[in-house]
Order: sequence, then C-alpha cells, then structure tokens
Amino acid sequence: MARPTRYWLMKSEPDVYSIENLKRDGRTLWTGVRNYQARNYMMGETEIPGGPKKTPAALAAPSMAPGDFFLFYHSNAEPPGCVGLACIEKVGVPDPEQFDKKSEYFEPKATKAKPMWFCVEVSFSSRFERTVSLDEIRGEKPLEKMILLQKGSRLSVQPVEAKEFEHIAKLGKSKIGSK
DNA sequence: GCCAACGTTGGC
DNA sequence: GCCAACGTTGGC
Repeated sequence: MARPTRYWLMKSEPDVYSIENLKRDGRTLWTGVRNYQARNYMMGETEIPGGPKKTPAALAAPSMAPGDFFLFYHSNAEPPGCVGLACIEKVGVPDPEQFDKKSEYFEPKATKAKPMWFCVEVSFSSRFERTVSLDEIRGEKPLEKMILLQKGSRLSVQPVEAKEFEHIAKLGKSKIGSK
C-alpha cells in the first residue's frame, strides 16, 4: 500500500533562518529542534540503528518521509504566520549541532554511534505572495482544528491535514512547484 | 519585556 | 515515581 504524502508545519524565527534564506540556499538541514515529539516526526518511519527507541505511542503516530511537504511558518515575526512551502528531502539525519562543543545545541551525552537528536534535510518549494498570518488562520473555519491554534501549543514541528495545507497554500496564492 | 503554558531535570 | 523548580517558546 502506497504511503500517502503527509503534510507538516515547521516553525522558524526569521531572524535565525527565514524562507528567504531557504530560497537562497535551496536546501538546508533543519537543525536545533530539541523536543522529543518533533524529533520523533523527523526520525522518519523506519528504525534508525543506534538511534533512540520510540515509544509505542510515537511509533503509532505519523512520521515524515521524503516527498512530504510543509508550511514554512515564521514565529517571533511581525506578523507571525505561514510564508511558503518546502519539501522534506531526507529524514533521520543526526543533527550535527549536538556534536559541536561550540554550538548552543551541543549535547555532551550524544555520540556519533548513538546520536540523541535528529533533523531533516529540506528544500525550497515556493514563497507565498503574502504572509498568511496567525490571525488570519484563526479566522478560517476549515483551519480551526490545527495544532497551531490549540491553547498552549508550542510544537515547532507538527502534522497538518492535507486540506489544511491546501487551504493555507491557496490563501498564500502559492502551489507546489510554483515559484 | 512580560508572562502563560508547557517540557525537562533532579532531589527525594 | 512524584513533583517543585527551572528553562523555553512564542504571542502579545
């Protein structure tokens, strides 16, 4: 049975790494996520040798795979909101920052053989013609179930429904594959 | 800059 | 295993 394409939302502070940066770079490693739930999504669907074991609940949850798409969200921005689309290229990549003593994401307990944190490689797909702001998302009935809108939700990597993804992409006047 | 909400750590 | 203290996220 073919796996359906899954859709995600990933947050980044534009002062740190913006959609313009991704457009410039073409591809990047989505490093620095230090949340177990987000990590589990980024580890992908197959077990990683030497990688952390997922709990049964995490195994039952959806995970990323190459070819999935995500909404690029600018957090701590004015206004906060979705600004474009990008594609998951590679999953379960050990986050190199955990091995770098000078990085704020250094993890002394991690080793190359047994990494603790994983990231994904992503590629630029499109920039929206305009920001679909958090305020606007709040006002859309078809988007009311989004994890983004749930009280206290801070998850920086989260699944979204295909319908939600398409709705926001339409509001941003952007399609997969368009510039 | 404030602070609510949440996640993690560590003493017991 | 509990839970208080602490740190972080991210909108406002």
